[in-house]
Amino acid sequence: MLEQRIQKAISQAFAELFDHSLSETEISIQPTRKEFAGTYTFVVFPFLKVTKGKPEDSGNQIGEWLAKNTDFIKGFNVVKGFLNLELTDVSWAIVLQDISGDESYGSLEDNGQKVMVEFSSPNTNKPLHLGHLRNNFLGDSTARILAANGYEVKKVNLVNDRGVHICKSMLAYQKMGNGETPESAGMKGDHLIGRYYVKFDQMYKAEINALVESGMDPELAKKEAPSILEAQEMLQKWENGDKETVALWEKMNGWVYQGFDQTYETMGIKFDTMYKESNTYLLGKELVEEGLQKGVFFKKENGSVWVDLTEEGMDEKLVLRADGTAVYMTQDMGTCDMKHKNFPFDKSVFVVGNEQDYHFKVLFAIMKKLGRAYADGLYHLSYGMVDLPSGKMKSREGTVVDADDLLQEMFNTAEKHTRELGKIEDMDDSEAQKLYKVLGLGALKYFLLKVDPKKRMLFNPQESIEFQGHTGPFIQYTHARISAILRRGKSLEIQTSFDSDKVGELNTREVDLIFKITEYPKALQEAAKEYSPSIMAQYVYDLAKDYNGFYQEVPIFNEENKDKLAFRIAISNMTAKLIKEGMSLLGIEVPERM
RNA sequence: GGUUGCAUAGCUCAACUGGAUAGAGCAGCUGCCUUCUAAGCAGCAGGUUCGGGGUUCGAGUCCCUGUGCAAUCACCA
Repeated sequence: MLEQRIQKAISQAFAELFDHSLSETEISIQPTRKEFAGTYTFVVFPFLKVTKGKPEDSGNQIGEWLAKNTDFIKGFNVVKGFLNLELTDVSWAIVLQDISGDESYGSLEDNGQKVMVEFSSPNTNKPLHLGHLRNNFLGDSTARILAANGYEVKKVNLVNDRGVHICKSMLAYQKMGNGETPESAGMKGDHLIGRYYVKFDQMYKAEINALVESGMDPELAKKEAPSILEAQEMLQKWENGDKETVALWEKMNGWVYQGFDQTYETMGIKFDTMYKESNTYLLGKELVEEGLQKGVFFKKENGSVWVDLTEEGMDEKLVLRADGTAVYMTQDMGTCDMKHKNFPFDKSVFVVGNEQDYHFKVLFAIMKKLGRAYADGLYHLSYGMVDLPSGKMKSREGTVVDADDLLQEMFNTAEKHTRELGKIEDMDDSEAQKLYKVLGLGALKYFLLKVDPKKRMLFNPQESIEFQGHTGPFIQYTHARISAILRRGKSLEIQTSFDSDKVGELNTREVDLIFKITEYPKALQEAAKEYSPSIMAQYVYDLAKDYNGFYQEVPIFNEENKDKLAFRIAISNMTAKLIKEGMSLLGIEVPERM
């Protein structure tokens, strides 16, 4: 748009002034710092070899050429080697007009590529906690951002529903459950099972202590405690299809799924496909065979199978145990193939914490060695841990922040703030309840998504329930505010189209806002390229901030010029649309009133 | 110990990928609601970008080095 036109013009300027051809992509244009006049800045330093002049002189030369030979440059100034360009008011009005007329502004056309996004991936032995929330929100938002960039997206959840850790809670329930059910306990199924997982741990710890006191080595005690042996035995039974064990497993997992479904529903998160590890854990053994045949893997004396990745700068890694059973890596290799078979993706994203960086590095290297063409499209969206002010979350020390509790707290806080402000007293109850959810969830999602995924972050409970400043509700508020303007504009039957030649001189707030609006597609593409919802989060905040500045300084309905009035309504309308769209990419709804 | 990542205002985070005097929010202080929603706006104050070298017109950003923190290095997942 404007930026491309400037690049093109500068390229022409170089051709005419310096007899030098510059491709438009070489010419980088950046936003002008706000202490200088102008919107776009061209840095001339890199081209002094070509211009053969001083930075100031070259800048002036180019500026003068642009002012003379284009119709959209109002003025320019050169500070050191920075050429700051001011565009005419009319060109801004035309830009807004074009964008407003473009129904699909902001979303990109189908690019014909498929991408799979795997996230959430909970264990069925405890409820979701704060760490899962960051994972879920990131995965969901990334999927939405990729879809808006033209990908066909499939969201999948690979549930870890089997293994020794699952048997632990089963065992504890078998011993101490007394037929308790979620109904009888008045508790969500996932929380009930989580309780038995804790009970197992207590029992296990007590046994270890007893063994150590009777003189056993602590390390040995951990392996010899009766309950861990029983759990392992139970896993054997499960793998052999023992009816009673499988029935118990199905019953308890069923409860957990019901609990999870409720939490996902509350969070507004859906999946296209649910994979269960109980169906995938045997996958990958054929790949081990394939790897041996291709000479990618090798067998050690005891029969275990390994891959040598020293050439890739990594170690040797086990891919199959000596007893022929699968390890995590075996399974993940198989899952890659299965996913690609089910949905022939160009990219496959794994939203998994950064403690598994090495695992995925190895996995991707193996898939490449096995000659999988899709291996280059595998991407580990590695995110940092969420810390509490008290330090790391530890389930054993009870410092874990439970997802359901936190969500409920957010809803309560939203209700409290809203009641205090007393702006929606005429709203009916179900509508009000809906609003509290939208605000509470918006605050929480925004809080977790505004930080660069790669970085570890601190979750401060006091700050998370703050609804002012750089928060979701601030942005939601801006949307509600604009909605009020648009409602009034509609009731006054203000015309919606304007003549760009007649809007006259613009306020800098208006220029800033339109400029920001033109930056939306860039933010959207950047967010997809970096797999980073935080880029979108930051953009929407900046947009809302700019609108509030405009709102404060420019009274909309006091305007007598009909075209300018329509122009301001159009700015408002466009801003609201992009706030709504941008927030929806974060999985956050925006209200019409609040 | 090896590997990987991180270190920016009192606190939580940005900084368009090497550009100008490093920006926001929170916390603190000042103003602004008889005119479109004050969950807002405007202003003040707050910085040796962990230390030390280097690369160049220019470094928070790239390279080397030291320090501190985290993750990982299982025939666990």
